[in-house]
This record gives sequence, C-alpha cells and structure tokens, in this order.
Amino acid sequence: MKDLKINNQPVTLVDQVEAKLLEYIKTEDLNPGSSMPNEQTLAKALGVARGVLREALSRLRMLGLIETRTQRGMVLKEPSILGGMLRVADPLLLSELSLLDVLEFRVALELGISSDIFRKITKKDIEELEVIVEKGIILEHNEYALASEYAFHSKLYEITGNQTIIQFQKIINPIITFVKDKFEENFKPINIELEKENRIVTHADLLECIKTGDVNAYRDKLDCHFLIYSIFLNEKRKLSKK
Amino acid sequence: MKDLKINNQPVTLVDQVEAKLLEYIKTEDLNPGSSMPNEQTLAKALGVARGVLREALSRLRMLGLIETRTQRGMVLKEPSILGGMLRVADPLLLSELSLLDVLEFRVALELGISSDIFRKITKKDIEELEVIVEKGIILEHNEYALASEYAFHSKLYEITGNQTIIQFQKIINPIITFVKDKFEENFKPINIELEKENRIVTHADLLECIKTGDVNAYRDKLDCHFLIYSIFLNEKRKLSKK
DNA sequence: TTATTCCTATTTGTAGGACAAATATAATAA
DNA sequence: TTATTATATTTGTCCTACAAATAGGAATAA
Repeated sequence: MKDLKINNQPVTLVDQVEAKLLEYIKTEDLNPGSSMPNEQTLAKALGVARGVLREALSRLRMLGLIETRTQRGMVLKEPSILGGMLRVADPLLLSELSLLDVLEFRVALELGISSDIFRKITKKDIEELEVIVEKGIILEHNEYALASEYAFHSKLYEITGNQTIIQFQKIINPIITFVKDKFEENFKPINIELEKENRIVTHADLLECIKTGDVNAYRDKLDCHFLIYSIFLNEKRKLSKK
Repeated sequence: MKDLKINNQPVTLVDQVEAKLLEYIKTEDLNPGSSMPNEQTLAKALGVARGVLREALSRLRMLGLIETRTQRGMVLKEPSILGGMLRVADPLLLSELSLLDVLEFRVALELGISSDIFRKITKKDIEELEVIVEKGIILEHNEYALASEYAFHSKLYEITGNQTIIQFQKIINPIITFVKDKFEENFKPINIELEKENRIVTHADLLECIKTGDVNAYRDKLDCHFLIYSIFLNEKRKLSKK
C-alpha cells in the first residue's frame, strides 16, 4: 500500500471499493430503480470486510447514487450533479480565492443565460418581474436589499427552465451574499464612482430591455450592472499577483 | 428514528454525525492545516461507535475536507467545490434530462465569459488560439474533431484565469462529447440547414472577432456557433412536454 | 376473488473489540 | 548539530453480535 498514493494521501481500500462500485454500476448499465447485491455479497465479492464496504457505500449514499432499504437492499438512483457542491459551498469552508472564482462564475453564467431568457420568457414571467421590481427595496448607491436582489436574479434563472442552472444559483447564493458583505467597504467606492459616471443599471433598466425584447441592450446593461464585481475582481487579482 | 426521514430515506446516525462534523468545523473556525480531535475522542464526544464515526469521516475525506494521517490524526483541507461533481458527471449515471441541462449550462457559460475573455486575453493567448485554429481538423458540416473542438474552447476557458470555471469545463466535457455522439443524427440535419442559411460560424470566425477586439460581434457569432445546440434543445424540450 | 392484516425472513444500521499498518515524535548515536 | 533508530499514536481493516426496519409472503376476512 506504500506506493498507492494520490496527492500524498494513501489510497485506502475504501477509496478502491468506492471506485469499483462506481465502475460496477456503470458497466452493469444499472438504471434508477435497479437493485444491487446486498452488503454481504458485495463484501465477499470484493474481498473486504463489511465495514470497509459500508464506508464506501456511505459515500455513494451521500452522493445520492443509492438508497438503502432493510430487506430490499440497495437501490440505484440518479445522483444529483450538484449534490457535492451543496455540501461544501460554504464561505466558512472555502478559500477567498475560490469564493471570488464563484462570484465571477455566477456573473458569467447570468450574462450567458441572456439569450435563453429572451427565447423562453413568457408574459407571465414579465408580470412577475414587474412585481419584483416594484416591490424591490433599493438601499443607497444601487445596493439592493438581499431579498430583492435574490428575487430578481433568481427569477431570471427560473425562466431558463434549466433545473441544473437554477439549482446552481441557489447553492452559490450564500457565497455571493457573503462576499458582498465581507467586501462591502471595497464595493462602496466603486459604486459611488459608477454612480457619478451614470453607469448604474437598475433592475428596472434591465426589465425595460426585456420588455422591449432588446437582448443586446440587455446584455450591455447587465454587463454594466455587474461592472462593480468585474472592477472589484480585477483589483483583487492585481493585488494577489504581487 | 421512525420520524427522522428526508426524501423518505431514514436519517441515519452517520448522516447526523456528518452534519455535526461539518458544523463543528465551521463553528470552530478551523482552517486548512488545523487538526481535529482523533477518532476515539470524537466518537466518545458524539456518543456513537467508532464505525459510525468512520463512515461519516469517510464522506468528508471524499469531499476533500480532511486528510488523515497515522499518529498525527486528521487535518483540515479546503474542499474542492467541484469534487462531488467530478464523481458523478458521467453520462452513464445521469439522466438524459440532466445531460441536456449540462449542455445548455455549458453553452450559457461560454457565452457569459465573453467579456472576461476580451478583458484578460494576451498576445500570447491569441497566438496559441491561432495555432489551435490552424491545426484544427474540420469534418463535414462544421463538425470539428473532438480534440480540435476541445482545444479551442478549453483555451477560451483558460484565458479567464478562473480555476473553478476551467475545472468545470473539464469535468463536463465527457458529457458534452457523449451528448454530441448520442444525438448525432439529430444534429446533422440542423447543421445542414444552418449551412444552407450561411449561419455557420467557425473557430476562425470567432478568432477573427477576438483579434479585432469586437466583443459584441464575438457574442453574436458564438451564439450562432452554438445555435445547433439551442435548436436541438428546444426540439427536445418540446417533445418532452408532450 | 380481492383486500387487509399479520408474521417471518432479510437486510441495513450500530456497537464493540482486536490487531495491523503507517507514520510522527522522541531518544540516541555519530 | 544532524542522522538514525525506537517507540507511541492514530488510522485502517477485520470480526462478531445484535437491534431496527422493513419487504414480501401467507393467512384471514369480506
């Protein structure tokens, strides 16, 4: 076992069993609902103690890949592609570098769904956005109350109808909120400057583009709406290179 | 334990221990490199058998949150935000619906990083893209050989310098490749039609926009480059609604 | 015949003990 | 002081036993 290491961590029997179980599931072409052999059988087949097998199965259970039932045994499920992220997407667990990556990722994604939004939006969606914008609480310098910010932007994600994108945005929202709070003092002067230059884009501005169906104007304004993050990230990246 | 279920799955002691460990790590404000109490101590503190604790710790190990060392004990690490995705991002594990979500996610993301690319790109990057485009192998109807397709697009991701985005694209690439292969017969007629309408955008076209610095033209052309996916996804989504 | 209830067998979940394996640290020698 | 060796410590693995929770079959009632 001495020579079996990844990232200087020994590759334990549990790691190996986990990999073998994944392989088994894939090669047997098992589908959600399929049963797997019971623990005793699997442990014997893999030549490990039941405890080791259980540790590996526990991992699969966490991934959502299996459900376990007394008597029936283990049943396959489709894993959640973002299930792992859900567990670790916490500002207390991640480095600042990763948090900034996520912020940038989120900005890029929202710019990227613009075409999808315009393609898929309904009259009802627009009405809902109107309500959100009307009820939105604006603090100073185009800062929105957290709930207003979340309501508007998550509605945009919902319009895509893409469950993975929608779930992604929900998962990372605590990170976005945290970063905005932590670096409030950095964001404030940027915002004031943007305000002076008349480069503030409100939710109402964005909604106006949506209503007129001008996706290019929407993208430009959204890019501008997020300029505060781009400027902030550029500054942080510059500092971190020194 | 009868009343403690989530999604009709019993919440086991292992689930509870996992949650408590995560809570402990967060509330103790532990950082990468910090040590945790050893297994015996933790098991006693949590009032569970060592086996149960080990199952929960095994999960944390999988997430990359802890490293385990004999004598030293367990040491905290920063988890990889995409580590869980890496394990399940496999076409053999995911439903078709999820695969299509991922395809759409990827398209949106690449559209979304356009501003970042133009902001961050260097002369060297452009030269590398030129080499990639020159060496690119084009099949018929603007289909690129897999390696050429991957080389061009992954270079774009690399230009962002955002490690999370870069890793994301790598992780989902097998999915993208699988979907393109599986639905080849669907893509072909769309491609032929786009070719007739002169709506084919090549990597060389995109590179030209990059070189002239026209981000809006780039976005339009990229949207067009991905039109085949948008049309395909719309058709699949229409069918699945009936 | 069908529906409901009860019972049994089966499997997972948990506990505890033992010992091997791999360090990390302390002690000793050069 | 540095290098080597020995020891203590902790994780990794194995085993046994039994509790808990079904799942499915059998029996009974309508």
